[in-house]
Amino acid sequence: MARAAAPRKKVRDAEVSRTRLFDAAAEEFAARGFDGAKVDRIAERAGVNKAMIYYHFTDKAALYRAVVGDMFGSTATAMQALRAAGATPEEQIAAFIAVIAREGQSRPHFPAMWLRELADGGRNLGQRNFADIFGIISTLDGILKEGVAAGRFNPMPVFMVQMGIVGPLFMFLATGPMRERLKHKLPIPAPDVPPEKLVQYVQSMTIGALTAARTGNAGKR
Amino acid sequence: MARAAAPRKKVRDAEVSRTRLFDAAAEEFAARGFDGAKVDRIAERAGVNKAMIYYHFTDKAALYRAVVGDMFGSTATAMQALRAAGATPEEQIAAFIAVIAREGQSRPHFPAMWLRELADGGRNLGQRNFADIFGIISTLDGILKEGVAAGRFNPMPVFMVQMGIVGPLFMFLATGPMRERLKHKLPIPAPDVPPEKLVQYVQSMTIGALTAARTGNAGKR
DNA sequence: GTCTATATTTTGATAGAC
DNA sequence: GTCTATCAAAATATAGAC
Repeated sequence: MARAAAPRKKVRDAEVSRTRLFDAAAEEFAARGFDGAKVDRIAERAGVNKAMIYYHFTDKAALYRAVVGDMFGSTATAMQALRAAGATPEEQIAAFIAVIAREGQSRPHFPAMWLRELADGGRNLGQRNFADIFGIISTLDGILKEGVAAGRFNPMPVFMVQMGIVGPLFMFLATGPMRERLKHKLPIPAPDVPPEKLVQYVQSMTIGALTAARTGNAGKR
Repeated sequence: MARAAAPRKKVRDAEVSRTRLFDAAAEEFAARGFDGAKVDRIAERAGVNKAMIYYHFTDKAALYRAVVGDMFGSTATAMQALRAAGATPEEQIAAFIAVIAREGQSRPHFPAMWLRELADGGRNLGQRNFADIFGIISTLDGILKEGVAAGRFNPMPVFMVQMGIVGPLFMFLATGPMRERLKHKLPIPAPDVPPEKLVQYVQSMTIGALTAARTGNAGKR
């Protein structure tokens, strides 16, 4: 599979250029948002000529969609293996949270881009993206319903629970660089938080709220 | 205090123009972000001539800072009245959450702008803003320490707890318009969530995680 | 596939009349 | 204080050579 020997000059391999552009774009979009991201800067970060963006991806918007599509597609796919039979609702919720966290960590641009996309009201999302997102929400919805049916969870609106999971997870992950940068000038010590600890906290929060004794209903079950 | 009678032509009153610009800017910045916001659109929304932006506020960046400063300043101020003596740590946490939620609701642009600012790594924030933010975090830190000292809370990193509060609250509030827009094309019903219910959920989540039985420590106290 | 040079559009900002 | 007209600086996108 070796390429023609002695590649002259700047023959680099399209695959490499495309990947480098994609990665650079993900970073840039995450750090600056769609409008703040500059095509020139993406090319520079990638070490690839600017014109290549238009060659490999139609334009800036298409490049953005490629990055977003990858994020949601990957997460939606990861969700499919989740509803394993035999797991308790609590275990399923914990697994759901772990998957989201894992996706957010494996794609460092994911958290920040998602914060922005939410603030944007999903203006840049396409049908496909919404389908993926709905798939994720539906997975959570199924788990919640199962928990309620089993008498273990309080009934709660899915979106609220979803925001209760993604909010802490992605806000914390997205602000990692910022906290690092501000570490020295803080009024209070900010210990490093290992990812597992964050995940545990969110699991504990979520399950705690879902199983808390209902007001006026305490100690019922 | 009445103004000179019969104001001719477009004499409108500087105060009014300034306020209209401020409000329009807040909306625009929240919906599009700093780079996505266009000066022309702000002026148009405000129904005020574009040049007035530069007359009343130095430039786009200063206008942005004015809006951001107002958000954090107001919240930081509201926090000061919080550490009332006699309240249990749980009650104080609940009050802290209620204040954040109230601020986020009274300024509809706050949640989205804050999501963006976090994704930006605080690039647009000034000393003053950081001071306000640190003040808020310190308030929370004090409550947590008090709870730990009283043997009621598990020790947890402030920032993690803070993100666990602001994340769900602001993500849910910021996506209100989006959820409303998508309501009809959802695969699952999305019931309206009254603000109090959201606040209760976040309170329950947070206190649940802070008071959960420690791993390997269950049932201790 | 890659690069240079350039066209085009958008947009933040200001001068100057009223 | 307000408005019109306009400038200058980005920034996206493409033509065309190699």
